[in-house]
Amino acid sequence: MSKIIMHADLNAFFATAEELRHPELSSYPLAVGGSGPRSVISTASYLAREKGVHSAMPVAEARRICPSLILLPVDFPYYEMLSRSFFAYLKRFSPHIEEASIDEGYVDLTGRVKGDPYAFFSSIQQGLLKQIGLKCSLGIAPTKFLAKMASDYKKPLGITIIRKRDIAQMLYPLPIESFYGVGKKSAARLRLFGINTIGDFALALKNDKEEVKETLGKFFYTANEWIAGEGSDLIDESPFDPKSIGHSETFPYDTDDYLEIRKHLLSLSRSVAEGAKAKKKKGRTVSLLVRDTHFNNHSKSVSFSEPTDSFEFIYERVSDLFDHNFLGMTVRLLGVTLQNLVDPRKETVQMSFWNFEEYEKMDQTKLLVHELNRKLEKGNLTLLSELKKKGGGNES
DNA sequence: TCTGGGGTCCTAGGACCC
DNA sequence: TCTGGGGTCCTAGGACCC
Repeated sequence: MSKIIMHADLNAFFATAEELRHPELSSYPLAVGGSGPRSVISTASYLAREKGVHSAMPVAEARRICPSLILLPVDFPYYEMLSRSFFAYLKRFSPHIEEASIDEGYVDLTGRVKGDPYAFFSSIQQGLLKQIGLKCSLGIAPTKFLAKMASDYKKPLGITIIRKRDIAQMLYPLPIESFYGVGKKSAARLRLFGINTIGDFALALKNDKEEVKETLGKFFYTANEWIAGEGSDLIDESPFDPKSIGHSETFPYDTDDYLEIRKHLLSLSRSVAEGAKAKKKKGRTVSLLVRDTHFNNHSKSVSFSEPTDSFEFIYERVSDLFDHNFLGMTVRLLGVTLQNLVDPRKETVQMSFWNFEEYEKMDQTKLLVHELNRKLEKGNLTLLSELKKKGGGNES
């Protein structure tokens, strides 16, 4: 039996969030974004979109084409608070929810649609607007991919149902870049093969076109299932568990000033370490991203056996990486990321073999313990006796 | 007009181990 | 003497999404 998956997508979320607390501004074109010389628009209200303002557009250009634009700074904590209300609201209709991002989620409504479907979905949409003040587009379909495509079909305040038998009629005429997962680069390449619409794409997938397979890699097979209506309908209800924690910053002007660069590495490292501590994560890899004057990215990373959330350690690692690889370079952006994250609370499972507090005091032994832990994880339990021989091992 | 910042996932080569 | 193949980890880069 096919499921009923609903994709709910908040319309112009950040901009709407600002209009909610500044109702007097809602009759003006409004956008949320940075204020620096190199900032871009994060979200534009629909009034601003009518003037041509859109996401990722440089603020300078937005101001040029829409001089009356009201630009507000991004207030992430506020949007997160509203986002929590949004998901709490959705949970009233089903406990099976996947939070896909801050402003969109999948809901498994199988067996929960009461009465006339359109009236039912409309009441979900209207309830959100009346109770929280947020506008959303709803897409309803048997798979997550189709539901996502459906919610994109009409904005704002759209309600679109795509059944399997509607795929050709509804999706095939759409331009290739509206296919979720096909971005600018892939779209340009596909157009070279004469693939301009989702319909062209579907045909190429079905015919196993070799050049398309080469262009898309693994995604070829995923896309083939998606467009046939055989994509995943599984809701991932697990809470957000980050796989990396990073911060990056674009300089207002490109610089080769070493002290300036060091200062930024310091503050980025501090932010990353604080982020890791807040999320109770430690990482085994630190990476440095440098964007040069020509907008080319260069990354260098280093891994180590003991996970860290130490600001000093992260700062030393990225400083070394910079000194050894990019000394003298003029940079546009610097980024610091902690990856290979482990949850320190889970890390301590093996520690229960020993009295860990004792080891914390002894640096040398601490390193040994961690090295052994890593080996023990791989199943070589005989190492336990090795540790005892070297002394300091307390069974508990 | 000159292009943010937070992420995820994929690819591909090389090292290393068995 | 010449030469396997699988698995995992590390590293760099790139596409994509919100």
